[in-house]
Amino acid sequence: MIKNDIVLAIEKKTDFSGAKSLEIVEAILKELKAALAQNSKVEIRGFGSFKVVAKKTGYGRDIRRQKQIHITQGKRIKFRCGQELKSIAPKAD
Amino acid sequence: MIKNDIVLAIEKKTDFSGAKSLEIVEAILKELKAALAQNSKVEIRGFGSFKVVAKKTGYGRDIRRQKQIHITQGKRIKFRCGQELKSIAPKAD
DNA sequence: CAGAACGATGTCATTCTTGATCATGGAAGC
DNA sequence: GCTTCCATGATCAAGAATGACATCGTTCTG
Repeated sequence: MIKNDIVLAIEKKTDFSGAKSLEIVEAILKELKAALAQNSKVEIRGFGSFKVVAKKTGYGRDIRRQKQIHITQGKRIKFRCGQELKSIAPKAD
Repeated sequence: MIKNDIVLAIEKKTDFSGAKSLEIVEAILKELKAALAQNSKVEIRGFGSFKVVAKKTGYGRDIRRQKQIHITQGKRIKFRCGQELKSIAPKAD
């Protein structure tokens, strides 16, 4: 599924045009990004929650040179799925 | 940020009522859950991608009993943030 | 179509994972 | 709008799994 699929889904659910659906999706994404940018945790009950955590993984690895790279800066956005999302994932392949 | 914040954001961006905005948000969430339920990978360029991976961590740990718990069933929904999301998270707090 | 982001690989360190419980807060009901 | 209900979060511990950088190919986006 890509962004366009979500847009199409909104089109089907509502009676909006594809353009309008698209701007709605982008608006939501913008809101999410803005929220995460200010270190806010995004929590949607029944779906999941995004949380920005400081990345302490101060060790990268350059496979081409087999050398370690020191990294300490950066953050990571963790997404934890809620109970309803745990319910899905039917067959473990 | 909670679900209501997203709903309010749609209200501001569009001219829909809060109820309509809410159903749009829920429709999107439903689509995402449905996509993940069928093992589909959800990829949103510039935001991030959800991927359903089989959980191989067949060992949990009950600290209260100091005993290992065998788990093999289950899946996990991994979210990897895209480049635009990496750009955010300004100060590492 | 063109451009740019995304995925995977490899090694090693770091983080995550499960599980149950208490408290907090999101969500829904009145 | 306020209150209630129930999901969510943190924790401890040990083991397993993932992440990160760099590059190329592929796919998504406009």
